[in-house]
Amino acid sequence: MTDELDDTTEDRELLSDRIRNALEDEIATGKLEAGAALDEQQLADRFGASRTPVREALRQLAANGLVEVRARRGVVVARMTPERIMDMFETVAEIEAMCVRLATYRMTPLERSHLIELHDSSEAIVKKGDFDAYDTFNRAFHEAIYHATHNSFLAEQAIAIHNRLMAFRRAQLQQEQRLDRSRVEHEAIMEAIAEGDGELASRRMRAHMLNAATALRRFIEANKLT
Amino acid sequence: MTDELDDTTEDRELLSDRIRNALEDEIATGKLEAGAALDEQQLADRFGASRTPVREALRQLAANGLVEVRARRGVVVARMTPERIMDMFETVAEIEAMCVRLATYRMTPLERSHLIELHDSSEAIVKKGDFDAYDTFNRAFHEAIYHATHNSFLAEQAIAIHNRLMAFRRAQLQQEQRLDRSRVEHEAIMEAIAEGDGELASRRMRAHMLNAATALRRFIEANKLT
DNA sequence: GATGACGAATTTGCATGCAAAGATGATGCG
DNA sequence: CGCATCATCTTTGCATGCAAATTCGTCATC
Repeated sequence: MTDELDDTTEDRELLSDRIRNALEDEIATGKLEAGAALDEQQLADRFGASRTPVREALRQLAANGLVEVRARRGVVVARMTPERIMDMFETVAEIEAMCVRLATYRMTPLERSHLIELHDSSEAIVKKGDFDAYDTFNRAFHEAIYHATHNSFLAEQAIAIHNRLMAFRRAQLQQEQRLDRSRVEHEAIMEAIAEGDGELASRRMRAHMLNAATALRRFIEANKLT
Repeated sequence: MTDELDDTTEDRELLSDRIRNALEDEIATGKLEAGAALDEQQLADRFGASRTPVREALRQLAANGLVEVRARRGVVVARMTPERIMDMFETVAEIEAMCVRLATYRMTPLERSHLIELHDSSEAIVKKGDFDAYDTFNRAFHEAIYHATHNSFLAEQAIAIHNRLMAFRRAQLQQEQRLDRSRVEHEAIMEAIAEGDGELASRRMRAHMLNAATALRRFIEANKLT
């Protein structure tokens, strides 16, 4: 079936952007797995478009590091070595730590109460063991912190990198217990924020992220997936 | 004159990549100033190509935030507000601080001696007051630190963000005295690295970068350039 | 003189076409 | 049976063409 994009909506958005978003999503969620070849004509057919907007979308994804263009030899979903994934996790951990430190010192009372509310809402999700809901919450939680840095450039960078790791995060979160531990770690971070101790919040955030990375590494080694 | 790209070289590289690199460079060095409209046909003529590779290049630049595509209304060089530039500087300062902390703990003796050598070489440059040479040195100095983190993903991110600020950094470095002060600050960072005190190196690096930002702000306010 | 409407001229977004590079696979040779 | 070679097929990279959207200039109106 062609034209799988929702073409009932006003097509104000550029076709190349819609294709980019769709591919971004499929890569992030793992629907398109690492190393998969992305044939231009095939994608064009699938989206009911010509190769031109598909190519533009692929170039944009390449600029963001989600796919790899091998000149004249096609485009593949960026293949990540375990080392690279760990490097990315460490980078995210450091950036998140940086963000929460800045956020602790700069957030407004309104932002603080919003974050508390968000955190409180996660209790029910953990109880239900709803992985998808927790994933959504987790994203909102971290983005709330990014924005509380009151540095929009930093927030954008953090979101971009966070997104690139999303595929792996989801796999990792499905591990048993991890949901529960994640919430406990969030709790500790919240306490540090409440006390206004940015350095402590920062260290706890780094530990939180590195715990997630460790959980993921175990998952990778157990399942032998890259 | 058309075809200003060097077409004597093997054209192994994609045309769209060559155009992207050329534009990237012109934006970074300020040759193309913020807000300038980028006409596709005009660029195509200038590079002796058709609009297709130009469009692909522009899309890639957009994905990196260097230009802004306004759907159906053309592409302009990303216009930066003074706030945004300061946000970028703060982000770079924090990332550099992070890098130097990690690098202090992880660099090999070889990397350390390379960095020392590099730093020593800057003395003569400062004495001559050679801004361009200092700019080149400065870039090498910071990149050496990025790589010494032994985290290639982080290094790539740092370089990418660093590059986006280059245009402004150059303007800032041309202020009197700044060259000298920059070297003194590097000296202090080197000392902390030599002592193996990553936290201290980190704080000094952050201060170093924020000093540069402050110098730039004064420059912007004095010259009313955005 | 400012403002708004309308038509021409650009300019963008996308489709299509074509040449060249790379992948594929059959054939011949060791 | 393995491997190199060559012809064929596929896919990419870029040019060109066309329709739709936007901008610009002109004119009429207030």
